Amino acid sequence: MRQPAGRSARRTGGERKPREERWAELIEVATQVFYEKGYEAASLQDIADRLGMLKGSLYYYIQSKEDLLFDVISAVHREGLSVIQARADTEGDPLQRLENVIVGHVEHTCRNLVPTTVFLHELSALPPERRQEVLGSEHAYQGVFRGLIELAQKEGLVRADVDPRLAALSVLGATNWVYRWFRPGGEFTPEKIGAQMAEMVIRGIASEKVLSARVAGQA
Amino acid sequence: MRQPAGRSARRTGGERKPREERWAELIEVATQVFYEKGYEAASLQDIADRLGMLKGSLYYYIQSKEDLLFDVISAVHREGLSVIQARADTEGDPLQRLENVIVGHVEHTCRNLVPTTVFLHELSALPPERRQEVLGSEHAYQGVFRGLIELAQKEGLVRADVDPRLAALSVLGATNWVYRWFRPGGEFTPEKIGAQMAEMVIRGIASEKVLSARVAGQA
DNA sequence: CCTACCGATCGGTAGG
DNA sequence: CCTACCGATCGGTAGG
Repeated sequence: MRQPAGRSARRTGGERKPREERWAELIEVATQVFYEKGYEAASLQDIADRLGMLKGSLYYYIQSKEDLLFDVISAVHREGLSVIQARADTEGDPLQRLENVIVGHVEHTCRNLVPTTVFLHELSALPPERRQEVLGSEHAYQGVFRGLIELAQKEGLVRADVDPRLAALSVLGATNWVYRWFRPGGEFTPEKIGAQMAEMVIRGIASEKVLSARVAGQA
Repeated sequence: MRQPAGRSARRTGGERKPREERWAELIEVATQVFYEKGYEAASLQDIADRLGMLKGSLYYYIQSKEDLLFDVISAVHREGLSVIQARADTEGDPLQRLENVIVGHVEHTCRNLVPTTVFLHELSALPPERRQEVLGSEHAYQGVFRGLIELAQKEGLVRADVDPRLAALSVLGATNWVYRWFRPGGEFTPEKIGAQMAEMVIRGIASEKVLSARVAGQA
């Protein structure tokens, strides 16, 4: 995040790692510890122990425990957002793109279960300003879903009585909730979950026009 | 929970309340404090202060901080479950009952936002055995949704390619997520949220048969 | 002055 | 319920 330029001094043990590598390890370990214990219950001692470092030495890398949480959360949010934005910008009608976004979001969640869990569960542990800094004042994530639904509605692909914001929040709920029950190697693969959720959602909001076209297309 | 018979010692202020009443106040205050700060970040000192009591005196009522969390969580879970079970057992076809359950669940969540938030957010702070004690080994909550979907599927009201467990988890996700964004007095009423979510879900999983009957019924 | 930490301890607070 | 505390550990910082 900030630390000084790595002007390597005399090395003592020979095992000293470059600061960028060590920083990456720190973030990885912090993510894991926050996942296992929750942010508040996790101690810097836990993290330092796993790194083979003394607790106080963490302050060479950070200024506060909160810095670690912020970093974990903003990284996974940034990645997830870029995944769904890329899929939202593909070709196809807005409903096809929404389907694509849902699948991508679910698969990203399943494949990044640990950091995603920290993001979704510990976001509330950040002070409001930093929380907003992560999410963006426009709620970028929610906006991608809502934007596609609004577009689809204007094109007559979504029923007129659907509220796009409420629909977006429903979709986000169903898909985000996956972090609470998905287990790798379990009954459901990320692909299966993504596909069924997308299907449910599209059918749930689609206009008659779209539905009859679907039936015709499948028959 | 267990505490000794109210052997009133010397009364100083003359304002001593009966222990049951005081217990209810304690649970209410604890719920609020856990809601505001999160369970781990909340201290017994916070709770004692709001009750006008010393921290150590809380141990006249409880044996551990965890007891308070367990009580808050199991109470709201029990109430919510009874709401949806009652609605699941009404008359009508399974799909109509599912709709009824969804509406009831959403409305209960919105009207009990504080304890529900503690339940959904802090369940993971309970040790596994007590967590299981609350949820039941059969996952009673999820089971109500899944059971109705399975029944509806057997009657041909739900598409054959829908996995009832995945569908139940999707519905629970969309509806539970409400605790993250619902604000009393905001744009959406509990009724509106419940109604639209139920509509989306039913259309999302219903068979062609049901959908064409719906269209005919509304026309 | 710097890097890369260490050993020790700060003021407070946790559950009990 | 209060008074008077405990063992330990919390996040964070000191000088070297």
